[in-house]
Amino acid sequence: MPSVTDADFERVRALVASIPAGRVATYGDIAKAAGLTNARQVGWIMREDSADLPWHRVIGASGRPAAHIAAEQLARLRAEGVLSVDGRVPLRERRHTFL
DNA sequence: AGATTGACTTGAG
DNA sequence: ACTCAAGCCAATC
Repeated sequence: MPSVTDADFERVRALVASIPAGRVATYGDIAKAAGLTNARQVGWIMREDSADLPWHRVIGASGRPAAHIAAEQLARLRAEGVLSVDGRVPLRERRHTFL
């Protein structure tokens, strides 16, 4: 039954909400933690509901946010204490694993 | 039902 | 390190 249900939706939201300030997670990690098969579904969910979530803590595997929101994310992350170098976040230090 | 699109990822050149 | 292509899966036309 690989389709995105309300449960998946909520699960992703919970995971994103659980990312502590000053940390970031990749779409792939969230997908894996949420039990989704691929990262694109996470991206899709985020696009649908980006309102009440810290979506700025979610970035691509390249350590770089999606192009449309890049400026916003970098600004917000910088405000949270994440030092973005040359428009990208040092995943090696900032990547949050969901234990 | 088939084609297109996309807040992704990985690997090759 | 950067760009390009293909793989991926679900939603939307």
